[in-house]
Order: sequence, then structure tokens, then C-alpha cells
Amino acid sequence: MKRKRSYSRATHHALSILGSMIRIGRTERNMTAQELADRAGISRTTLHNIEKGAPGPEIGTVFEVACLVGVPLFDTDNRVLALQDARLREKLTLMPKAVRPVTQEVDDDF
Amino acid sequence: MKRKRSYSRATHHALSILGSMIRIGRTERNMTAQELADRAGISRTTLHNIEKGAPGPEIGTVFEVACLVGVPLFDTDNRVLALQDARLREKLTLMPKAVRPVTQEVDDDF
DNA sequence: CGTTAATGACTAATTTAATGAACACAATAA
DNA sequence: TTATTGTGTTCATTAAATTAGTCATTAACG
Repeated sequence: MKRKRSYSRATHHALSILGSMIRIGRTERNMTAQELADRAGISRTTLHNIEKGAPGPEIGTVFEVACLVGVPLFDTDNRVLALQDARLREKLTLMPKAVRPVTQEVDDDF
Repeated sequence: MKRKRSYSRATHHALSILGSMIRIGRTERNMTAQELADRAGISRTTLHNIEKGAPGPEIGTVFEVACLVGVPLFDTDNRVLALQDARLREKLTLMPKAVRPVTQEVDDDF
């Protein structure tokens, strides 16, 4: 089963940006790749892929690394983040739980 | 070797937020989970994990899905994204290519 | 300039995510 | 209500990421 995926330009750019920001953050904090990898609990190889902007790594580890070097993901402040999260989840409860496909309304008497 | 990872609260929140935003975006566009999964070239199960805010999915697929439902990653506009990317990469060339460990400057004659 | 460590690029072995199918349940439309 | 479809979840299989290791190259700094 081939899993070979393709990604849009926007996705590639976003990945590249995030990777660059992480590397810049790490460098600014004078951390070696090994140090940061150890802190994040990942291998130097994986960190290298993350900084390169590879699409493969798990999003959880990437976000964790970003946090470690001070790259703001959605908001720098943790409390704001929690608030935003709660608000979004609340909004979700008010939305339809299931999306019905648009009924084609067959109109074959023309 | 068990890999059992742990993630900071900030990471969990960011994941949860992104997942919620994706689900909201999908619902607002009246897309079923299957539709979006098909467009992104992933399974419905994986999409479900993404919307749930699971740390496991690949960052590339998450970003791709986010783009498909109009969730702004760093900037909505693709051109701005490209510009930002180029600027960051340029900044990187001006930064030290390697981080040297802080020389402890042993000061044992006290 | 020379030393030394960081980084980049591979490898093979292990661990994990992605998948598709299955099922129960919820929610919508007729 | 009844029928139909979307969603949440689990599970075995398969494909891919992660890992540790080594090596060559590069860059920092005395």
C-alpha cells in the first residue's frame, strides 16, 4: 500500500517557517542540537528533520520542541492558550455534531 | 525500548486548539469527515485523531488538512508565507552555523 | 592556523503511526 | 417513527518514522 503523499505549497512553506523558527530559537539560546534533542526526548536525527521542515515528524514532538525554544505556536501565554482552547471547544458544542451531505434535490422535470 | 513520551501543557493546548479549529473549519464548510479525509489523502481515522488533538499524526498531514479547511497556519496569504519563509532562511544564513558549548572557564584558584 | 566539537548525511534495527474494516451509536431527513 | 448517514472507537496489518550508530565535513574559537 503506497502512502506517498503530496503537500501543497502553503504546507511546505509553513513547515519550512516553523523549522527555521525553531532553529533560530535554538541558536539564540545557545543550545546544541544534541542538547535540545535530549530535552525534548528525541534523537538528534529527528530534530534535524524538524528544523529542515520535513513533513514526517509527529506534530506533538514538533510542538514540544517549539515550546522548548520559545517559538509561539498560537499564543505565547499559556493561560491565553487554555482560554482559547476552552472557548473553541465550547463553540464546538454549539455546532452541528454531524454534517449531512447536501441533498441533491433531484430536479429532473425540466 | 519504550518510547512513551510526555508533552507539556502548552503543547497539549496548542494541539487541541488546532484540532478544534480544523473541525470548526470543516463543519463551517459543510464537509463530512470522509470528504475532507479523501481530499487530504488520509483515512477518516487519522482525520479523527487530528481533530481530537492527538500528538501522533505527522505534522505535514495536519498542516495540509488545516490548509484545506482554511485554518491560517502562520499567515493566510500564500505569498506572505513565502516571503516570511525566505526572510527566515536569509536570517539563518547570517546566524552561527554551529553552537559551541559554553566553555566553563574553570576558576579553581579561589 | 590548528584543534575540537557541531552538524549533515547515511545505515540498519526497532517502534510507531496510518490504514481499512468493523461495530455501536447519534443525528438528521422523510 | 423509520431509514439513512455521520461519527466515535477498536483492532490487525502494513508502511513509515524513530533511533543509535558511524563517518565526513564544517565551523567556532583559542
